[in-house]
Amino acid sequence: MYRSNNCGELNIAHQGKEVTLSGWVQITRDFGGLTFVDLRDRYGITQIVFNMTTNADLCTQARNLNREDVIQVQGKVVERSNKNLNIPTGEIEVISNTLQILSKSKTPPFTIENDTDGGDELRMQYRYLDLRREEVKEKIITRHKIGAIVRNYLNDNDFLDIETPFLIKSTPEGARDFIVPSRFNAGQFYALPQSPQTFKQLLMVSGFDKYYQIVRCFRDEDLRADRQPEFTQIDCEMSFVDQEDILNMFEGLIKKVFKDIKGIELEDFPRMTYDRAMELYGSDKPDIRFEMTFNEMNDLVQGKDFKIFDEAELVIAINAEGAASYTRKQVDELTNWMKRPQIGATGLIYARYNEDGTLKSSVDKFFCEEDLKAWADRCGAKPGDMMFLLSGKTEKVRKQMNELRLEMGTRLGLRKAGEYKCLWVLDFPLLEWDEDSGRWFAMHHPFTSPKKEDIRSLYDNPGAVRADAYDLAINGVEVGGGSIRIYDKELQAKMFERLGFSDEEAQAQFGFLMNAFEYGAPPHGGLAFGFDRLCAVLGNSDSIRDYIAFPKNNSGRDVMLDSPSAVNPVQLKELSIDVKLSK
RNA sequence: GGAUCGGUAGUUCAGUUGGUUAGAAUGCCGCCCUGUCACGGCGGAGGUCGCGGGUUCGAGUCCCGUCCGGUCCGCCA
Repeated sequence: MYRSNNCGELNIAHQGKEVTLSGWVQITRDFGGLTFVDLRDRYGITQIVFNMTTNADLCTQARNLNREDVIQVQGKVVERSNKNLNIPTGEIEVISNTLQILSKSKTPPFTIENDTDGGDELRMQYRYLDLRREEVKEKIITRHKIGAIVRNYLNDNDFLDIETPFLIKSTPEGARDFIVPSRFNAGQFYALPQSPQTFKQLLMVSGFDKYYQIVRCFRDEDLRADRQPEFTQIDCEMSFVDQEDILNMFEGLIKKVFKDIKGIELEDFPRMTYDRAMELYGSDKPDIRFEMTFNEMNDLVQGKDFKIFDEAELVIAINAEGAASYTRKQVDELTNWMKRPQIGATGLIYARYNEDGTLKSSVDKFFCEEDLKAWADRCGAKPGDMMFLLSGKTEKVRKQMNELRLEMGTRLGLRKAGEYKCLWVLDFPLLEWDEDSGRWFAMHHPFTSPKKEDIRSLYDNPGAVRADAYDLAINGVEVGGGSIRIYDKELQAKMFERLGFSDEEAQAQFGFLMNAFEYGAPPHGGLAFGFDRLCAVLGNSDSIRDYIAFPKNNSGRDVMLDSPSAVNPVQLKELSIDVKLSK
């Protein structure tokens, strides 16, 4: 027997008990005649004591232990003379009368502590050591708990967990596929799924009217702190439902997760159309923990001989409450921040509402105090506030103002960690125009149903067609999205046509789905949550990597495995593949 | 594809207009210590300043290139 108890569960009630413990040496504290060893496992830390006068050999062995050695000890639980109330086991210690080293450890390259001295790269290279650290371990455990809650909720609501294949077919729409060569079929490739989208729709045709899967998805696109090449979705689909049914079902799921994990009872999620979100926030995933919404200013600012505004398609302002104290230097710094190529603003105009009630702007040459007062009324600005204005093409200005709003929200401390605001964004456009290829693309995916009342615009005004598509944003993070699907073969064919597919192409790519729709397809729809993101949002973390046991770096590399890597020429030959790198 | 920040001891970092033998903390090693829990005290070892080239009497420091890592834009149906 390696252990009678774990290292986190013994307390004063176990006094006098003979126990066997196994674990890792967190640290030894050597006093010559007395040595303490902190023994750690997944559950906690228990202090082991070795005494030179009672057992000199054993104590000498204990003094020579290294950090992270794996040992086993046997001894009696006793009450400590000096208690440490900072840890659950701090009232007791184990006086050991054996010491067995199960496995020696080299000195680890960084300290196994919450406040580690290791940098990111090193920790990723030795991820198995990083995972021993309390805060990292807790995140992985939290992920497990969230997954369990999700499964229980969906199981209780009659959802079936059904697996779908990973080796599927490459499709031209959407993200780049990871492709896998087939040995049996020279020159042909499988693709790894970007999501199980078509399979879950086929399962609806099969009659499994509620499906879910916590499933890995793969996208060969550039990475971010919140994007990995392989990531996990909570993928769901339901039959005989409308949008309202789906929103209610999954709002319930998110509420359940927050209640069980954070002890927070979320209020009913507000809803906002995509168009409104763009007008007020310039984003389809606004952070509504704070207001600072956009105010359209065209009517107030145009026709005053200020060329920049006069020529602009849209002029918008936000009001940063309490920011009047911003110095010239701070405003300049903010302006430069907005001018970075990533944001690309050509300038930033401000109007300060001073505490004494006077107004001062960076465009005083064109606007009198009365004008500025009208601005303040429009924006709801009070003395002590600062307004910021941007102008230009609508789409670009909104995007830039979104960045500024979020930045000011952060600087003014309005994006509070521990506060959670969920928002359903509804009625996304069905299609978006792509300049480069000169055609329409599905904003969500080609299986998304247009709104009934908008279908007739599919040809004369495609950009105005709204979809029965919805996203869930929490604190400005898109944690999930979905749609009501097309289940009519004719409409699906029309959709492919609108996207520029010929009948032959549509048949070749998605014939299996359209054929299925000929055999009695139920109305259906669904949604998928980004599981990694959901975990990260719950943990107030910007990076999903923290919640993935073995994540990849910014370049899609696993620095621990040093993958991807070249493969053996014999393997390539079996696959009939010649590798010739082009620049 | 692009922008930007970084790479100096095992580790995290400092390093002045370019100028003596490149420092600190922590970790590591040795000795001492019977109540610590960030134990303490004394001593010690530890460096191709990412790599290549250039400017200079002299480069960790300036310039060019390159590799690696972080963040972001494009991209992510």
